[in-house]
Amino acid sequence: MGVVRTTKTVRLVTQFFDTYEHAIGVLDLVEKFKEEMNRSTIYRILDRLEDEGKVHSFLGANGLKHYAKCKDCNHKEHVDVHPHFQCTNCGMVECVAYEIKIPALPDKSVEQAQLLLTGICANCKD
Amino acid sequence: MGVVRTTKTVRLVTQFFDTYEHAIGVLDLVEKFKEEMNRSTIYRILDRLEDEGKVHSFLGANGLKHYAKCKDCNHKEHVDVHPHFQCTNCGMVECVAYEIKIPALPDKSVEQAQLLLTGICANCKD
DNA sequence: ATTGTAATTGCAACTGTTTTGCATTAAATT
DNA sequence: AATTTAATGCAAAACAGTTGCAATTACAAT
Ligand SMILES: [Mn+2]
Ligand SMILES: [Mn+2]
Ligand SMILES: [Zn+2]
Ligand SMILES: [Zn+2]
Repeated sequence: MGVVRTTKTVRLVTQFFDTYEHAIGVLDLVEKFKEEMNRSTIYRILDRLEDEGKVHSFLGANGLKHYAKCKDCNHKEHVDVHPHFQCTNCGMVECVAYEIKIPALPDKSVEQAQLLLTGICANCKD
Repeated sequence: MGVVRTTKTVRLVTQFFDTYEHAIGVLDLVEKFKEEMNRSTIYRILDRLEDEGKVHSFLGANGLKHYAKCKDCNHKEHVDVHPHFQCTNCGMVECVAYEIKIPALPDKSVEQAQLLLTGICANCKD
């Protein structure tokens, strides 16, 4: 796999993330693109886009993988680490621009912190 | 289901949590008790103990459910909310006695915060 | 433009995890 | 001891994600 090919399906998923401002669960993506591509293709494309630093993933409250576009990441490193918010009413999931301060724990070296916030989103509050 | 029965299997799982100081993944529990009870029984007992406020659950880094005993919870509410730590080397998972400060987000009401810390545990550091 | 190549896809089968329906067992009440 | 019904075991189903392989297709070379 020396060259990387910009196939029709890769383009579709890329374009989706270009304009989508929230995060989306992998099953919703499978559903959304079920006419355009096979579900294994989606999983493979998401893996690839994540490797390339174009999207990042995290686990939602249900344990399902969610994806959102990255800001300044590349295939070397994901610098875009932040909490995520999930609305328990409408299911909306999004990235939160907020720096997680990793607490120091005695005798341990904490390398990563994953923070998932749940509650009611702006839309659902009214 | 008016009465609640203290069966042999419920007693076994309860006793396990009485003495186990860490958190444990559901599949490890299935494995550990595979001679004593059926898989579905474990899942049902864990649901029940969680309802009763005797154990609490959270998702590990792999998205799999983990369980640990509760301190001061009951069937009305789980007051025992805290971060968890998972060692990426040995897989050990434990509760972290540390108060999560829930960040206020504009236009949203954040009700819950789930924080998972990953890194190297005391045992694995030496 | 045509051809050669290998990266990518579709498909169907498979793996791993959790849930479910139902007949059977056994804990608690009488 | 008999009765009641909560809890269990089992096997099948549901669900999410992965894999092997043949067919397709992007794209570099000609
Ligand atoms: Mn994000
Ligand atoms: Mn805990
Ligand atoms: Zn909402
Ligand atoms: Zn360790």
